[in-house]
Amino acid sequence: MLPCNTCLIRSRAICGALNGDELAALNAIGRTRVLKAGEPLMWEGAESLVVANVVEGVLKVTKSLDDGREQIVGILCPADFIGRPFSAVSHQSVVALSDARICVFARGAFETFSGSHPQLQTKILERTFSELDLARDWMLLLSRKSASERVATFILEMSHRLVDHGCAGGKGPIDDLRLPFGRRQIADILGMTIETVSRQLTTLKARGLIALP
Amino acid sequence: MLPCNTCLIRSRAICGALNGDELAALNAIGRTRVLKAGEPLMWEGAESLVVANVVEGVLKVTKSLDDGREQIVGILCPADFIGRPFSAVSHQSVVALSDARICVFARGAFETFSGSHPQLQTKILERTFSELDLARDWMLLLSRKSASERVATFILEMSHRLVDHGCAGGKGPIDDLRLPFGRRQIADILGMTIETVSRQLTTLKARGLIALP
DNA sequence: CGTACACTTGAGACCATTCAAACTTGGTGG
DNA sequence: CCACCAAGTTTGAATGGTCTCAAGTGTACG
Repeated sequence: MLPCNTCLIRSRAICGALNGDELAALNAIGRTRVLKAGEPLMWEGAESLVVANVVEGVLKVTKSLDDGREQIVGILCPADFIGRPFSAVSHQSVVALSDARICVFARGAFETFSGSHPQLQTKILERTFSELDLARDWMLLLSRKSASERVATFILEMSHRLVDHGCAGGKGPIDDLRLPFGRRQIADILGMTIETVSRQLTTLKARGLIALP
Repeated sequence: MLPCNTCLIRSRAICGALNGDELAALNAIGRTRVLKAGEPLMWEGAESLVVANVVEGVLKVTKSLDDGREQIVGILCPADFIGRPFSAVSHQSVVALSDARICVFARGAFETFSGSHPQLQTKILERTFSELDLARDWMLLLSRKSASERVATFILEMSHRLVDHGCAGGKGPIDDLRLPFGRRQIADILGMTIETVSRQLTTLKARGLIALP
C-alpha cells in the first residue's frame, strides 16, 4: 500500500494535486528520510541534488557570509516544499531544527515528473509565490523594524505558522507556545544578537505581555 | 502583425516559451501600457487585478509599514514578470522608476491562459524561483552587512542587472554606470537613510574607487 | 557534586540615525 | 544673462539603539 494514503499532510502539500495513479508514480521515484535535530540536508554552494516535502518537524533555510555571519531566510513546516528545481547548485543550506521526516526525490527525476504534470507545477508555483511574499515581509522587518518590533512580530508570526501546522507543542496559540528554536535561532531569524533577543523577551515579560518558562 | 514579432525582450521574457499561435492568443488578452517615471501600477493591499511583463524601463516593488517606513523589495527590469497570480490582493506596490513600457493582462484571464500552457507556467516558475533567491540574498544584506558593504554590493549587483538588460545608460559596466535611482531609492533598497548612503558614496569617491558626476 | 551549556544581565563602544544647515543642480521668469 | 526658487544632495554634530565583551545565573546530566 502506498504510504501516501495515510500521509497526514498530503492534502496541504503539493501531492494534493495528484490522483492515485500519479501519486504512485511520484512515490516510485522518491523515498522517506528521517532527520535528527541539527542534521543538515543541503549545503549552500553545493550541488542541488534533491528536492523534498516536509512530512513532520521543522527545518531552517540559511544563507551565510564568508566570515560566518548567518541569516535564516526561511522556516519549513510540514507540507512545505524543500529545494530549488531548475538550478544546478543550492544557494542556501537546509538544516533540521527538530527531529523531522521528509519525502526526498532526486532533482532531475522530479523535474521530469513535474514537467509532465502541470497541476503539480501549479501547486509548486503557488507555494513559491507564498514563500516570496514571506521573504519580502521579512525584508521589511529586517531593514526597518526595531528590536522590540521584531520580537513581537516573531512571536505573532510563529504562533500562526506553527500552531496551525501542529508542530509547536502547547494547547492554545496564546496560552502555551512551545517553539523548536533556541535564542541562537531566533537571533538568526530576526537579524539580531542573542543578547538583544534575550533583553527584549525580558522586557516583554516585565511588561506582563508574555510569560517565560 | 503581432507586436510580439518585433519585441526585443521576447526571448528572455516568459513569452519565449510560446509559439506563434500561442503568442497571438496571449496577445489577444493583453495590451501595451506606457508608464511615466513615478507613476504607480499597483498598490499594496489593493485588489490584484493585473499581471504584466516589463518591456522597457525599470520599476520598483515596495512594502511599507503603517507609519511610512518603506522598503524596496524588488527591482523589475525588461523581461521581468510583474504581479502575483493566485492571490486576490497585492501584497506590495509597484511603481515606475523610469519611463516604462509594459504588457498588461487581466489576472483572471492570464491565469486561465497559463493554466492551459504548461511551458508558460514553467517559465514563470523559474522566474519566481530566481526572484526568491534574489530576495533571500537581500535578506542577508539587510540583516548582516554594514553600510559600506551594502553600498558596495549595491553597485556591483546593479552593474550586473542593469547593464545586461541595457537599461543603465553608459558604455561599459565599470566606466560609466547611469542608474535610474536617486539617493532616496538607494536608501530604500539598502535599508538605510539617504544621509548614510551619501556618506558611503563620498567615502568610496575619496578612496578613489568610484567617481561621481 | 561538578561540569557543560544555554540563557541572562551589565557596562562600554560604535555605527547608523536624527536633526539641522550648507551646498548643488536644473528650471523659470525678470 | 542673471536672480531666484525648489528639489536633491552633501556635510556636520549630537543622540541613541544595538553590538561587543565579560561576568553572572540557572538547569540538565553525568
